[in-house]
Amino acid sequence: MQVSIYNTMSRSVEPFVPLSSDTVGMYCCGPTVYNYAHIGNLRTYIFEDLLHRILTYSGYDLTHVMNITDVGHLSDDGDEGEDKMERRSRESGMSVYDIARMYTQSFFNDTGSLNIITPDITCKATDHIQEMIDLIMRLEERGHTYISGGNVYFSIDTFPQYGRLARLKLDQLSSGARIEVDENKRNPKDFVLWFTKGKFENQAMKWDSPWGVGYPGWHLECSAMSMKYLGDSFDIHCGGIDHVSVHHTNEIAQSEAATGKEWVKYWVHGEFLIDETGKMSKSKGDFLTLSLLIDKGFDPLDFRYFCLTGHYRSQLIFSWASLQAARGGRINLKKQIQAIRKASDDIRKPVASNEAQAILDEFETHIATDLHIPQALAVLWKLVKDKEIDPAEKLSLIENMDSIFALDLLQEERQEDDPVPEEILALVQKRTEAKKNRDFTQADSLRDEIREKGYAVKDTKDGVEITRTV
RNA sequence: GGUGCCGUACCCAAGUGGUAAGGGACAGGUCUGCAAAACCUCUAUGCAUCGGUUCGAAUCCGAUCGGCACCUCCA
Repeated sequence: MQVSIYNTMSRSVEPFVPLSSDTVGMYCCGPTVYNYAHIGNLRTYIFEDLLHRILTYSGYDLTHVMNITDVGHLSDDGDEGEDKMERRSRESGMSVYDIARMYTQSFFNDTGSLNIITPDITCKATDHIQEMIDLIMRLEERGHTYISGGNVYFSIDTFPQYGRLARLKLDQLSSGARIEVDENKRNPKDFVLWFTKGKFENQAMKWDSPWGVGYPGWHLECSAMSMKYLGDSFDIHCGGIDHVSVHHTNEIAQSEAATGKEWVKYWVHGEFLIDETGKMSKSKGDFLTLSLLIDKGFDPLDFRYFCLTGHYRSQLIFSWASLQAARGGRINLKKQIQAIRKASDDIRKPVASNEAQAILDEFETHIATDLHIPQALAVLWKLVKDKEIDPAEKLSLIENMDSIFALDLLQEERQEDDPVPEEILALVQKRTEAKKNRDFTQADSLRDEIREKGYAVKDTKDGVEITRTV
């Protein structure tokens, strides 16, 4: 199975050819743990999970690395603002380390319930300060840095290819159009590698360094940690589309300036999930979390299914109605699959028929071609509805496909554990009596009464079925 | 101001030169005392608008209108 993927560097879909024949290294920008992840963040991790699964499915020995940013994020004003972790700490009264621990835990709860495979290596920025300092020293030796106003800066004028990924036209950028330019910078696009400015006297996170006590610049951690775990050059670097112009641009500059080698072969970026008002942003205040979806009665996999219906390089518009539609689709899909299990006595047979093989080929072509998941999902529906293929063969195909979709397609849907209250049972009993006496007016009014109390009654061959509606 | 992306049915959405995937919703049918469930069937001569290229355009080119993103921290 030949995988192809869109490379932001070339702005085209390229055949995936690993640097080394037997292993693939993939680094994904992880969460900043000063707050809950919103569902826009989670869309990106779902996309990366799909890529992870497709590479594994294709037989590659994958090493997937993700960072946890628990330090050094500035809230605004370029390199001037307050650290987000610090602010959160001040607001909540918790220590910065407790904040990080709490939101890291919450992040993995979310990704776990979305069936996102935890990366092989997850690494915290605060555990890799020494690696970052070492990287700055390498840059210093090669003449890419300067010290000004107490901070160590990277000088982009020493790196002629600066901005290649984002195709920046440096002379036409209006730096400072929206923010104040840091007067310590020689070039407005220079960025901080190490802060020592005693701006925040009570800064909780600070470390000793050859340039004084301080803390690292934001971009540094990804360069230092990815190279530690994956080497000076590796295959894939993922992240959100917003990282192209600043974060990844700066990462490339400092990494390649330090090693003199090409750092990453394939740059893969996921588009945003937006709502009617546009981009989701934590800084807007209120934002949508997975817990909120769950509180509203959705299954986390409803959201995963929703993400699967759009291509990762297109913006996806979130609304409650769309999520409801995804929920309906996912539940119907599972119902159909349950029927297939029944029809085959839950026995699986390997793909043998031409029809089944054709479906499998179609599926693999779609997933291998720049993550065409929506088409792959359509193939699954085609399989489920097919009238020719042996149900036992279908089951093994579904199981195979679910290794990518990860929608728990072969598991029973969770049942409500709450017992039906006595009051409802009594009403249902009364209705059954009324029906027996062919008093349908009475039976129907009882059904209405039960519905008003939040339960639906269904008459089936095997008796009455009661389900909760609220 | 600079740069890029997008506009497909009631909603979400795939499709990037060969005659519009898929899901949800809606409607009709079978079944049922009636419902529900299940099953079956149906829903864009049309892809923002206008013009152009082509045997052929949702797909390529140009213009216009509308939306979004990036150039600040951000998935």
